[in-house]
Amino acid sequence: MPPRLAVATRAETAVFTMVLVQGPVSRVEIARRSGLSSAAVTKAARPFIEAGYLEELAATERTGPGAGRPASPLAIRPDREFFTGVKITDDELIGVVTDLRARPVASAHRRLATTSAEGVVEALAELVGELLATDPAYRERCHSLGLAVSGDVDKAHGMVRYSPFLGWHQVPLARLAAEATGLSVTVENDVKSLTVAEQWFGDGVGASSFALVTVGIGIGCGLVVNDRVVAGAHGVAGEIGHIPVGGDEPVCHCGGSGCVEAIAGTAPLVAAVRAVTGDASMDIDAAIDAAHAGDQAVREVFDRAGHAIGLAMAAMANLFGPERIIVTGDVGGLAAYDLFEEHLNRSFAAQAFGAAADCRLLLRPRTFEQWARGAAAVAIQTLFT
Amino acid sequence: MPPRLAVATRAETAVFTMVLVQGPVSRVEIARRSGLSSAAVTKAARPFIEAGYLEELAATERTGPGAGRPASPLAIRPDREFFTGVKITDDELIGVVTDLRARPVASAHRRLATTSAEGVVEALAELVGELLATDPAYRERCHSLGLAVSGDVDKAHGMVRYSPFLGWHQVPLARLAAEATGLSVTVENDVKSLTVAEQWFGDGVGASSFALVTVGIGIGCGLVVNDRVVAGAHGVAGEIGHIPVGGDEPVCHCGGSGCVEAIAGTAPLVAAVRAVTGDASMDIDAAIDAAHAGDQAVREVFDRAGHAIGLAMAAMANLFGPERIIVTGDVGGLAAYDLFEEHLNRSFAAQAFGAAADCRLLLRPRTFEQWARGAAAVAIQTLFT
DNA sequence: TTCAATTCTTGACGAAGTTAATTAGTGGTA
DNA sequence: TACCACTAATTAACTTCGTCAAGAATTGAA
Repeated sequence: MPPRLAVATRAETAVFTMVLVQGPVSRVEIARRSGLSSAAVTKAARPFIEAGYLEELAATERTGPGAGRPASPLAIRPDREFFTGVKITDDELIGVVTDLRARPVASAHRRLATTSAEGVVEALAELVGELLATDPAYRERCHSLGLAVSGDVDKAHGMVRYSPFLGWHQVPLARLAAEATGLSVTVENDVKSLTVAEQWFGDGVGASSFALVTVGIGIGCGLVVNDRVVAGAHGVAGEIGHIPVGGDEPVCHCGGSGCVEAIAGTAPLVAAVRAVTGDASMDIDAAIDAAHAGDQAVREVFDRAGHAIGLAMAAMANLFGPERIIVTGDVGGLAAYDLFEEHLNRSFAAQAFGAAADCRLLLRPRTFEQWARGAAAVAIQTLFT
Repeated sequence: MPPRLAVATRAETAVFTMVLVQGPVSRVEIARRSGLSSAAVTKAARPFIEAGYLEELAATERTGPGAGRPASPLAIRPDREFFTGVKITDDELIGVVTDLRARPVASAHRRLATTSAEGVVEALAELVGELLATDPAYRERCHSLGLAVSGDVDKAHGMVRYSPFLGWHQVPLARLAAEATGLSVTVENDVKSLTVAEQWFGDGVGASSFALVTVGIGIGCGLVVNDRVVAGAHGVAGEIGHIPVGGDEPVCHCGGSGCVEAIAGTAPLVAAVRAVTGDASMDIDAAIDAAHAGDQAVREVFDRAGHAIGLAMAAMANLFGPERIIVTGDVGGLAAYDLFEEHLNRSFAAQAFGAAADCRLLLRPRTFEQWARGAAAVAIQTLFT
């Protein structure tokens, strides 16, 4: 096994990431798209081929109408290196091992008995050990661990500044996890991680600006503008859930009023359904079932939620003008999406200003594992930029 | 007069823009801030000094506690080159000549008899001629003209794609204006131009992300994220005026409902004042006077407007977490700002999520001339990046 | 006056990428 | 079949940009 490799020069970054993200591409095509000379592409690609990260495919497609030497496209060798990603919630760790393309090849869960930093790191080390034990290749060729945490994360210093769900303040998570696992660790906010996964390996590929909206317990949003994830000067960004689209009516836990999340978040949604049905035992699944069964009053609750989300997305699109918006939901939100869809689309279209309405809406169910995959994607992106 | 100069290398851009934007700086300081070696700074600065764009100041400040060779800071020579900027409205051209630091040194207006592209360009040429005739130095050392137009502008191609106020579609304004004036012309959206002026020469200096909110006939917004102005994939961005903060109530001319602009824009504001006073002859100035005179019903109209603007600004801050927000108003809006201020600040603080509320709000009155200055700033930025 | 401290300059060097020429591999055609 | 036109990839010489390390400049303090 030749030694590991990381990108060094600008050309290397451009060539490697282009092959990684845009699939097999010939050298000339890379040169065209990146603006580099084809000589530079040849030089930059060589070390990656020698180290086993890239390979030449046999020429497949016809070059053109006439003739010419056929291209031998460069392709990634996905199993050259593996990455571990873990999403940390307040009661569970969800972990995956992925290949270079961030495709999961192994996964495991672990319930948390405690949310103390020490306890979580200990469980994390066990989970990572278990994951890497799945296959000798993982242990041999996995050197990076990505962690996704909700809340305010300082990625550069690997610190969790503040995580309400975990009750953490200023936890040096990257250092702790590195000591416990022996891997190089990156820590990032969970929504941003998912956004990075879309940017490089999902539906954000090719867009220099897009937004990812997550519908679930809360309503979140990751933004990519000018090819970069928006971080927020004070650690806050993407809080689409607290756009006030409801007027003065529902007061939100954030202290504001009319927040989308206070209308379309899981808790307020369930509360509203309980109110209209008079059934205080209902949970989100029961609410969804009732709506699917045709209960008109319950449907109207979901309609209002879809309306609120659509308005917030329009507000966001009016501000940034993203090329695309990817809408994802976790377990509850996903099952309910068909209930939101109609009013969401309609309200978005009505409120989007002019050409902002041209922005494509993509519905993409994402499982919990995808959040862990996002963490791995951050580790990959960190290594190759 | 030595020949004109433009930046070529990365180091030249870094050095020149740092001196231009951050005021007099010593070479070591530039090296520290930019990450370049001090040798590179010396080399990059030389051609600018020789061409008369930069000069060495006598060492002024003490270097440190001990001793050492005193620094000779580099400073811009603002009158080495001049720039013309013109804001084009539907009934008037407002033009300025500025120095390298975008400070106006001459200004002139010209009313428009027509909004046809030919007519406007003709008037523009006359206005530019008049401005440059003010001083022989302007004609000799002004080679760039910046134009600011409201609407959808394709800066790269110098095209006005669509400007509702002017009724223009696909007007190749840069080419027309270049032919008519003999200057190199840049065309940019008016709000973005003002944003660029703040970014390099105003209250945005030093912030890698900030927002500029313009309160006036409409409510507009320019965004800078990661040191770059947000353009919008479909030409739409910064439409803060069409964030729906008012619930379903006021229908907006855009087709949406609850838009800030439908509450706090000049026209709806005047309409609301007329409704509460029963005086159909009132204009915006009369409304402001009535509020200042203590008319409670009128004050409440302004309160509601301030509330709406504050909510929209909070929504924007929640989404991208700017370091600062600069609030500006034109003639009407400026005079009315004290009427908005209290409710604007209060609603912003209430709705801003967590640390997003840490974002500084700066109130900055801006005259119409400042819009023209923005156009010049775009010309400057284009030349030196 | 000598030294320490700091800024700035200089010239050799090195890294990264370009240009231009060359080699490689294909289809069409005389 | 030999050759040609065409496109892809490689190679080698060269350019450019910036760094490094040494030294010159200029001050305050011992």
